[in-house]
Amino acid sequence: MKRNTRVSTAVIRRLPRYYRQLSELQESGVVRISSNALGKSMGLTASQIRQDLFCFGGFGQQGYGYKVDSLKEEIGDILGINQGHTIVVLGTGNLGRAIIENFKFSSNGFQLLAAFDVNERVVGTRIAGVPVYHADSLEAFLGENQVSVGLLTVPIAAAQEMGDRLVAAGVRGIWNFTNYEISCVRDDVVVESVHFSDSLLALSYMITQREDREEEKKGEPQ
Amino acid sequence: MKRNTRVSTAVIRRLPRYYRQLSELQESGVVRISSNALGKSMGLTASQIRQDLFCFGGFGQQGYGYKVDSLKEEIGDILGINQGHTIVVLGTGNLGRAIIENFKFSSNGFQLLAAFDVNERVVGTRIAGVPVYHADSLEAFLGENQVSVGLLTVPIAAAQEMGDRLVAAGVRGIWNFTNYEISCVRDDVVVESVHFSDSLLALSYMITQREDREEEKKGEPQ
DNA sequence: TAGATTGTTAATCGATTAACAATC
DNA sequence: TAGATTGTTAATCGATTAACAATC
Repeated sequence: MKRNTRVSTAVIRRLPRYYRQLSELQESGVVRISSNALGKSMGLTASQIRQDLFCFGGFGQQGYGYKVDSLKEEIGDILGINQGHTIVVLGTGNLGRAIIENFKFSSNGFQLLAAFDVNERVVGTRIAGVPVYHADSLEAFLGENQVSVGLLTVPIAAAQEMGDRLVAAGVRGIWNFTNYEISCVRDDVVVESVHFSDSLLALSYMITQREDREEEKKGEPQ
Repeated sequence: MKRNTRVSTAVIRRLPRYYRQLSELQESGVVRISSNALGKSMGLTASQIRQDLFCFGGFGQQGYGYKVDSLKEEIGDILGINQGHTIVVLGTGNLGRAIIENFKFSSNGFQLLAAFDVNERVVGTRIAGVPVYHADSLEAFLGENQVSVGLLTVPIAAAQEMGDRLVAAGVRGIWNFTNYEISCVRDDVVVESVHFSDSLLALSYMITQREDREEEKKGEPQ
């Protein structure tokens, strides 16, 4: 069954949403769901869901639908949740600290191994149990530990340099929280950015549009 | 010239990136740029850039290209940066605090007015100069102040309820940082979510794929 | 069995790319 | 003027939706 002929980014971006929705359904005790019902709950068409899943093989049962448990597990597998991925955090400022303390790395299949900083006041301490080392020892640490991803929350001025060092030391991916577009020539390394600013500006655009449209409407009658 | 016949989300998502890139170019002292050069620097085609800008009108000059300054300003206007948008933060846990202290709201055209929490230890204090009020006074505050957007960093269990209260009190948008899909029936209110988890899982998928492909390659020769 | 719902192919729609006349 | 580069329309490509036979 397995197809997997170059899955589009659109599909990849929906997979985590499926996973999240299925987790919620599972918690609510739902055992089976049809593509139709799942689509309605997520604002997608049944057709699209079946087409998406078709990229990876047949997980459903004709006349019955999908078993929530097993579909969730299948998608988790596809996402690589059981690959034993590991991660380190670069930068323990406000945001780095917040992520270390709050984000559920393990629910997403990642083990958080360590954090790095240059501030002597935090180096040597632990944040939520995670040891903080000096940035100078990054390469040594990556040499001794298999690390899949480096999370960047360093100041923007240090972003590209730290990204380069991570790549040179062999990580497979960079999770970039700085407002800088990390460039990476190596095509075996993936950069995934979370740009708060882009998100807020898109929201700003959308609310501005709605307001304009309402202004127009107000003007129309009479 | 102005066209603006229903701009696609794909275009909307690229606008902030243009804005960011143009800001960087401006800082580096670049005065003019062609769609070709801009495209190369962003990994887009010249055609796409011209097509995107065509949605809003003609900002360039034939035979010359685009003036970095004025194009940046035009895109800023389109994004609503000069609309005097305002924002409040709900939840001053680690993440809320980190965003209040670090995020440059004003660079994105937003004025951060206040934060809300239920924890008596923070209510009444200020974070980076921003007053923290009790969540009970949310409606009173929104009644007195025109607030465009509510930023949600509350615990997941409180997310939907606080979202509903924001909408009922008249915000135009919700910037959702909880790992919960806020639902909102009102079509004049926009929900924009930043799901860290979705982002990491997409990254997880991509690095897992690359690793698989390399495994295959290793097997091939011989 | 009849009804429901999938897997899968075909049709449609929308977004990206190509092309080129207009013009700075 | 000649060269460059846009604005804009047309062609292509890819993603979504529709359709339906297969089958639980």
